[in-house]
Amino acid sequence: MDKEKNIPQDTETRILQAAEKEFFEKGYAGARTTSIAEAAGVTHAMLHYYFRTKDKLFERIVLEKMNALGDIILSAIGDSDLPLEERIRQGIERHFDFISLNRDLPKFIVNEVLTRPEHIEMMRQNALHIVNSLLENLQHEIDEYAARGLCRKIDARMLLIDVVSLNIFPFMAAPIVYGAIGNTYGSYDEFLALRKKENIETILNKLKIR
Amino acid sequence: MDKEKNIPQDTETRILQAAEKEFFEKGYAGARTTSIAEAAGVTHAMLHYYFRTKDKLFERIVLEKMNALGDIILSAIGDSDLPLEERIRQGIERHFDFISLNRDLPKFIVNEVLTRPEHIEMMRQNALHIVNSLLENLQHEIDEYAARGLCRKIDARMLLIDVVSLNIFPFMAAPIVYGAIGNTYGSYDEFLALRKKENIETILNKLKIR
DNA sequence: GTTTGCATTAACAATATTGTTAGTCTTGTT
DNA sequence: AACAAGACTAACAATATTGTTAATGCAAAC
Repeated sequence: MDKEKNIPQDTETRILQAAEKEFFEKGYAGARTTSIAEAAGVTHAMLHYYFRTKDKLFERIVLEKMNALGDIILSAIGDSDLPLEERIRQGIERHFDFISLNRDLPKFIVNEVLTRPEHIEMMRQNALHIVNSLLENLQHEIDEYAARGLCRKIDARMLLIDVVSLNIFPFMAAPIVYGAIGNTYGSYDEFLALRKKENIETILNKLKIR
Repeated sequence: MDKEKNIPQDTETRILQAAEKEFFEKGYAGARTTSIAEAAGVTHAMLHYYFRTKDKLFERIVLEKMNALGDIILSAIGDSDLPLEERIRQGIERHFDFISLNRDLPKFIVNEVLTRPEHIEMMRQNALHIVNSLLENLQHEIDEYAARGLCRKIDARMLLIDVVSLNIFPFMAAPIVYGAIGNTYGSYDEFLALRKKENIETILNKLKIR
C-alpha cells in the first residue's frame, strides 16, 4: 500500500515540492532552506547535497515555472479557425482558468522574476516571439474583420494587456478584492465564475461596433 | 546654504526615507536594517535607537502608506455633480495618475500587506466603508441613468474591480509589459499616456448602450 | 563477502543579521 | 563652569542561516 496519501516521492522531488511552496509563499528572501528541508522531511544537509545552494534550488523552480508560462501563452492563442469573437472568448477563458489553477504564480513572477534582470531577459527570449506571433496574427485578423465592418479596428497589443490585467490582478489582490467586494456575490468560486464572464464581456465589448 | 541637495533632514526622517526605499524594493524579508542605516547615513545603532526593532520601523512605513491609500480612494470618488460619464472618467484618471506617482505601492500592498492578516484587517477597517459608500452612490447613479435609457445597467462593483485591475497591473508587471509590448509605442511615458486613454475608453465602453 | 558508489546523517564552521549596552559627545540651562 | 538630557558611537552579544565535512549506512556489482 501507499505509505502516505500523496507525498511518497523520492527525496529530490519532495525537496522540490517543499521548495516551490516555500518560495511561492515567502519569496526568495523570506524562504528558509531549513524550513524547506523540514517540510520535505529530510535533513537540511540533504537539500545542499541535492541542490548545492539555495540559489540553485531557486533557479530550478524558476525554470519549471517559466515552462508552465510558455504553455499558457500557447494555449491562449486559441484555434485560429474559429470566428474571431469565439477565438478571443476561448483565449480569455483559457488564460483565466490557467491563472485560477496557478493562483500564486503571477505574484511569484512579478516579485521574484521581474525583479531580476537575468530572469527578465530569460523570459523575453522564451516568450517574446510567441507573444509577437500571437499579436501579429491577431491584429491581422482584427484588421480583416474591421475592413468588412464586423468589428472595430482595435489595437491587439492593448487588447492583450487588457486581458492579462483583468484576469490576473483580482487573483493577486484576492484577499482584499474578495474580502471587500467579491463576498457579496456568494462563495469565492461563484465570484470567480462571474468575474470570468465579466472579463470576457468587457473585452468583447471593445470589439463591437457601436 | 543647504548642506546637500535634498536630503538634509533630521535623522529620524532620513531613516524613514531610506527604510521606505529598502522595504519597497526588497520587501520585509529582503530588507536589511544595516542597509537602511547605511543609506540613511547613520550607524545602525541609531536605527534601533529611534525605532527599536525592524518590525516597528516596518509598521511605521505601512501606516504611512495606508493613509496614502485612503487619500486615493477619496480622490477617485470624483465630483458627484459631474455627469456620470465625466465623473467616471475623472475617477479613472485620478486613480491612474496616483498609481503612476506611486509605482511601487501596489506591489508593496500586495506583497507585504495582503499577506499579513492583521494588515488586511486594518485595511478593511480603514477603507471598506469608504469603498462601500462610493459603490452605493455610484450604483445608484448608474441605475438612474440606466432607467432613463442613457447607459447600460452595469454592476458598479465589477466596474471598480475593472478599473483597479486595468490601472494597476501594467505598473506591477512593468518590466515585461513595457519591455515586450509597450516599447513599440515609444517612450515609457508615451506608452503610459496611451494606456490611460485606453483604460478610460474600455470602461466607458461598458456603460454605453449598443 | 568484499567492494564500490551513492544517499544520508550529525556535527561543525562561517557569516550575516538583529539587537543591546555602556560610555561619549553635544547642546542648552542654570 | 557645572549639570542635565537627549543624540550618537563603537564594541559586543545572541541568534539565525547557509553551507561543509567526515563518517555511516545501504544496496547493487563483482
